[in-house]
Amino acid sequence: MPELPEVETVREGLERHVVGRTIRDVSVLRDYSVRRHEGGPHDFVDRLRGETIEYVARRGKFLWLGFTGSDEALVGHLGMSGQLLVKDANEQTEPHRHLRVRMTLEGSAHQPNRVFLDFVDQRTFGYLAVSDLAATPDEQPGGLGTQYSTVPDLLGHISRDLLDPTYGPETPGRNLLNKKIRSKQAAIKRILLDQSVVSGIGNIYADEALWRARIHGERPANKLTRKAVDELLSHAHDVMSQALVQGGTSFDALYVNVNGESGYFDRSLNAYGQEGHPCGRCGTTIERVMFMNRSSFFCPKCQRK
DNA sequence: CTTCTGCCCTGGGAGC
DNA sequence: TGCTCCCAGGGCAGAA
Repeated sequence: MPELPEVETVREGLERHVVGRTIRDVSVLRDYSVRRHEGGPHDFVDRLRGETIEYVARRGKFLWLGFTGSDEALVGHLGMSGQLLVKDANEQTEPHRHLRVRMTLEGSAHQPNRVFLDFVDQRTFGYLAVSDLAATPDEQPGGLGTQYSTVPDLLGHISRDLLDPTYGPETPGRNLLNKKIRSKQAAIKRILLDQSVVSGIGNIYADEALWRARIHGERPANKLTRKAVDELLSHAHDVMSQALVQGGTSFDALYVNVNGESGYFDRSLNAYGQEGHPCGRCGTTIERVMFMNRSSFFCPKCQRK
């Protein structure tokens, strides 16, 4: 279950291992894994061949590779089981059972060995696609005005995430985000999960942030105070950056494993998955309820409706 | 416009 | 032992 911290770890790893390399060949082993690519699998391959990777970017849980002298990018979303694995092309190893797309990358001046960049995805919720890069205005109430960001069309509607400096503490962006959240009457957890409001928060981190802020996820967003929302966003930021620190070592040896093995999940979760366990603050038994067709975990004493 | 439901997919685990 | 069913998850289409 790669969430924002795991995706950032993957981004950093890719930055180290694939920037400067040129894509020599691409094979799509399962068409469904490129379903979001408009031109189909064949066009997907054609567009990638010969491109040189210049940078690796991330917004929320989306990754993309930018190419030298190109206005297209390779977008990746890991879904819930996706992995991007870099391995030496000279090593004769059995391809992973759930290999969906394999890219062969030429060596660079700095790293002469040829490598495979493998997209492995058991449950196939993830995908790869080539998408046009475009400058899109930031959508905020009252506008961040002239602020534009260059992102692939495919994620033009996805807002910035809390690790983005634009949403840093006590910035205009953070204030506008706070106001936007409090303008909605939907349940606060639903708003946290809405990627067009703020991206990168999934079910786990939503529950953790709400627990830390002592807010019940079903409270209407417009009933919360500015201070409460501010604290909630700070907690969401903190819980994700702490997970990033703990999970940040998994890209060693040209290998990424993002299958929920950041080490963070076992030790540090206070709410998510803790049904029946005592609340770490007050000892009350953590409860589980279904909300938005998903499990929600919370302390009934600390987090009141 | 906002809000909400159902669906995409696979394999591990529970229950029979 | 083998079968069926449920569950996890993010994001999107389409309906209300």
